[in-house]
Amino acid sequence: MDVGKWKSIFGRYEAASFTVNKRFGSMIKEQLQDVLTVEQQMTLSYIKRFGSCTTTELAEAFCVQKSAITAIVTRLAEKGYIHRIRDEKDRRIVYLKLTEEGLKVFQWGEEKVFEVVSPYLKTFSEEEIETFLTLYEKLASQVNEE
Amino acid sequence: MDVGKWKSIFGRYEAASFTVNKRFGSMIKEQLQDVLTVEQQMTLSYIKRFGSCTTTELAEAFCVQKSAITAIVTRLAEKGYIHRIRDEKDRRIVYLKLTEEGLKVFQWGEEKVFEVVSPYLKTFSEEEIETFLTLYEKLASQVNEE
DNA sequence: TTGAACAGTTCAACTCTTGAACTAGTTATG
DNA sequence: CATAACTAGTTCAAGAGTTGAACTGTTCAA
Repeated sequence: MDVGKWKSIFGRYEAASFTVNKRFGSMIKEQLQDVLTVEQQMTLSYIKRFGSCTTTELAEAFCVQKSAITAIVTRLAEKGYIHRIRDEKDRRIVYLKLTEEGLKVFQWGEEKVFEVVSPYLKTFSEEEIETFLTLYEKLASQVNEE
Repeated sequence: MDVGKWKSIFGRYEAASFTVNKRFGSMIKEQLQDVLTVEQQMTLSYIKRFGSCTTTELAEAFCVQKSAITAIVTRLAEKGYIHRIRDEKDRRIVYLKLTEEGLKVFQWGEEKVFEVVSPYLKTFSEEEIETFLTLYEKLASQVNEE
């Protein structure tokens, strides 16, 4: 494929991802109301998935500085959704865990996100969605190999 | 398909888009250095595509309030990348256009974004990329029908 | 034992965002 | 025609997210 062809493919990708990200982002934000921000919901989601995690892990997963995570976690802790637990053996490490309230709020938020996204996924056939996800996951795994 | 199946598909979509967005976002931000933010680059891109546009159009396309656009445009105008031109007939309307400098900076930024994204797109076969883009564009067009 | 490395936090500065209040201009209705 | 309703855009205060530098406290290896 020549350079012009790749530029055209890049342009199509850019346009599609712009639209999907902006629209979904805005609809999700609206659904989460003033309870959680999108970043806060993703933070709860990450902690939930791994049971517990550290600031450093979150910073790497979210591709931001650790101080950005500290800020988000502090706000979630103030709302009572996260516990900070120091490791007894290595006292530098702080484990982040969801509180019971945090788990409830996460599940509520996750349902809201599902309600936004799933109607659009459902417009695809089972075969289309499988093909799309397989390719999207391939892209994700390529991008993940830093 | 039952609810559990949809939840699983939703989870896969959520995970893939999280990874791709965070990783690409961070790499693009790094490439744009201190010259432009990602939002500023997207703003220049939108104006470039339509030749000129208004605050209201940008706000709709970006799914944000008009005041958010005013802030971004003000910063871009201060850097000399955008002109504000009042409509002679309806003097409420302000057209936003790229300056020569703005066009140059946009093209530089676009090339940087291309350099980040295209190596990953190139790991796919021509058929895969066509299939993926067709489905992604279908999703974008569904999401766009507000 | 001491110096390097690591985990996490604090802080100032910046961008982006909202929502309310505002200016200024246009349109529609009685 | 007058005026009320609407429209385009801006300003402002407040808050979230982000960076990068400086910091605390802890661990580990030479």
